[in-house]
Amino acid sequence: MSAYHEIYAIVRQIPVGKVATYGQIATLANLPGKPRLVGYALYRVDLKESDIPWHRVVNAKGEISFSSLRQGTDYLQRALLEREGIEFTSTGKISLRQYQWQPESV
DNA sequence: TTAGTGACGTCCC
DNA sequence: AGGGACGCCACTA
Repeated sequence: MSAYHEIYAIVRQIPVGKVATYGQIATLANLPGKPRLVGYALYRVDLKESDIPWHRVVNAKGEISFSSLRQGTDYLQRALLEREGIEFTSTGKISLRQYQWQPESV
C-alpha cells in the first residue's frame, strides 16, 4: 500500500465548494511535514483518467501554485474552483477562512 | 552514488 | 505585507 494512495483517498473526500492545503492533505495522509510529496503525488495523477478533485488543493497561502510544468492546468484549476462557487480576491487568493475544508467539522 | 529540482511549509527579516 | 533562506523527500540525469 503506497502512501500516495492515502493522499488520493483524502483528496477524494474534499466536498464541492471547499478547498484543502497541501500541508493539510499531508497531515491527514499521515505524512506530516512532507507537503511536497502531496504535490508530487498529484502531479503523477493523470488528470483525465482520475476521479480525483485535484483542483481543490491549494497551497498554504490560499493560492493556486502556478508552474510552467503544469501546462496551463493551473489556470484550469482556478476556472474549476470558480465554477464551484469559490471566489478569488483581486490578488488571486482564496479566503481559506471561508472555503477551507474542515474534516472534523469544527 | 551524487547533484539538482520541485502542484510546499515554516521561520526570520 | 512581502521576500528570502532552509527543510522536507521522491524522482531524474
